[in-house]
Amino acid sequence: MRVATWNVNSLRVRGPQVLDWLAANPVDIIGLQETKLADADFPVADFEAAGYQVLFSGQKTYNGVAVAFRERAFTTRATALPGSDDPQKRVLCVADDDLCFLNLYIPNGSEVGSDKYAYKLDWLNRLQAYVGELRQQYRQLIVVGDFNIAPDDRDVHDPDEWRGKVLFSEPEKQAFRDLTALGLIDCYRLFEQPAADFSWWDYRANGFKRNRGLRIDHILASQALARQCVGCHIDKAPRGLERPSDHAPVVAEFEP
DNA sequence: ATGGCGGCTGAGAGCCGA
Repeated sequence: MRVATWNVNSLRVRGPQVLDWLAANPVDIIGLQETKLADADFPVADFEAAGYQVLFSGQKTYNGVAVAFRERAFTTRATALPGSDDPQKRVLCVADDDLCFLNLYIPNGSEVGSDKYAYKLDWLNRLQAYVGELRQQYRQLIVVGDFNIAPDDRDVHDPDEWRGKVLFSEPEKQAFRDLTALGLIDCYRLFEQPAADFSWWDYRANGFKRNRGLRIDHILASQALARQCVGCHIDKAPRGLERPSDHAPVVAEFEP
């Protein structure tokens, strides 16, 4: 089983790239973020023609998450954190009898100390409780998405430049550690990885060409699944295409 | 140092992202 996560920054713009990528990289499950589409506008037929079923929770203009999958009986279990009436569509939990797949677009936080940063930390706090519940319910749990957190110095092109800033502040990194402390493993770090290997680069100032990036897109797996993980990598190729998303897909492979 | 770019809406310029 191969799974992926990709913040596409508008599925309307990136739809062809996503379908091309899936044709070349036929993963079994992919979580997409920032689709920026109302549900009525989701290109269901395009995914079905490519051999994928799709579940989604979107809104106009902002946010929006989707899960495309093959040969599974996933149904939607949640489109928000429990007890939340948040209009921002950032959560899609799908599951079948064996596996729970939680796709997240965690808030960006804008700037340390801002209202959006407080919203992000509160959101992470509520996520912690929710993932704790899922952990009890599912032996096989995968949590993917745009976390908007670089967990470690290795995940930042210039840690000293970023220290204390949003995406790399201590409370955010602590929230990431708290999630992993629930029994979730960062699949990427199970393996030896290239130095300066990132999943996001700013569009501005030639961020990608200069490799001024961050690793903020993650695939976490419960221990039972992590034991079966045989590889995890970031596919930088789509970031080099014309009109790319600012994020690259991350892929993890599991063997029974 | 501040702004870079790109997508969105709605038909401007401003919001938002990370």
